[in-house]
Amino acid sequence: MLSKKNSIRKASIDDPALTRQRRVVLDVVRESDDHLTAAEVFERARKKTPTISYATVYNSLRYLKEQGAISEITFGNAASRYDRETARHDHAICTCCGKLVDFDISDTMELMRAAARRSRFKPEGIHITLRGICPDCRSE
Amino acid sequence: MLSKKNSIRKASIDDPALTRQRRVVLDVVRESDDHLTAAEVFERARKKTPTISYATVYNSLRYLKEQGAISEITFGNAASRYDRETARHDHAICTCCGKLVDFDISDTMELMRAAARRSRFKPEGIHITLRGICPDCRSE
DNA sequence: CTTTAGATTTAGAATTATTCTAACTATCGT
DNA sequence: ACGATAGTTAGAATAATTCTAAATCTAAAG
Repeated sequence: MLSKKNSIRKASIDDPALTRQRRVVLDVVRESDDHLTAAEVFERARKKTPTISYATVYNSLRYLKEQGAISEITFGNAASRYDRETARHDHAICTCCGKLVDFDISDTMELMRAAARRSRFKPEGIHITLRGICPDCRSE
Repeated sequence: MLSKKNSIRKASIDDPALTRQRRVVLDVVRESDDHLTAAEVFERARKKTPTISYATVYNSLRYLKEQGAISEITFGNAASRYDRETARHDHAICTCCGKLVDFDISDTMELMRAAARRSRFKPEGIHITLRGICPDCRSE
């Protein structure tokens, strides 16, 4: 288990490259239950560090993603969203309201092998996207 | 089986809404083996109809997608690509060169049900994305 | 054959998301 | 403290896509 606070994979809390700005961006992503856009991260980061710039938010998000501390979700032509969950997982998107939720299909090894066989790619990762109607939209 | 030429799902060849420009855009997408961007479709459509505008290409692509005559693939933050294949299928993307290829996992019903169960969505469709190294990049 | 209404196309402006640039600042090792 | 390196800033630039308003086409009605 990771310690609850401040553990990120490669850049540890002691890594000098984890600057104040990057730390703030990381905290913002971690503090949110859902998947924020860069614009939302910028807004919230500004509350903590009013001088932070948009470019730094983007740079930090890229840096943190490369370090494996956060992950990026792109969907359709919409703005990227950033996710504190870095373990492999899947996404469902509501065709009615656009809501994006995480779920996890366990045991994707066989599926990945099947996909690799059919595409002739050397497999590195697999991701499942479900489109459908979310519970909220269904009950309206 | 669909007849080989000119069958699109809702807008048939006799549909007055399938204008000359839309027909040209449809032909361009159909004539390509791979997945063209809007810019590439525009370039090729211009060869057939030099006065066609960028906006019309986008409008036509949207229209044809809504009619179910073509499909749109979005991947990462890259430009959308358009695909003549409209049946359910999956995509593999090369993490080395970016190449995008189609493949098909048959029998996705059980997977879709499992995804629906875990996400609590009413399922409508499922899509699998494999990331990996394509045969060309592997042999270099 | 005109008129009209509605839909489509056009060219270019506008918008949105993201990246780039160049100057400035902070930090680290010596 | 000094210079090197890396990071931050503000704003410009870029890329993809959509919007706008005027012009054009089409089909139907008179």
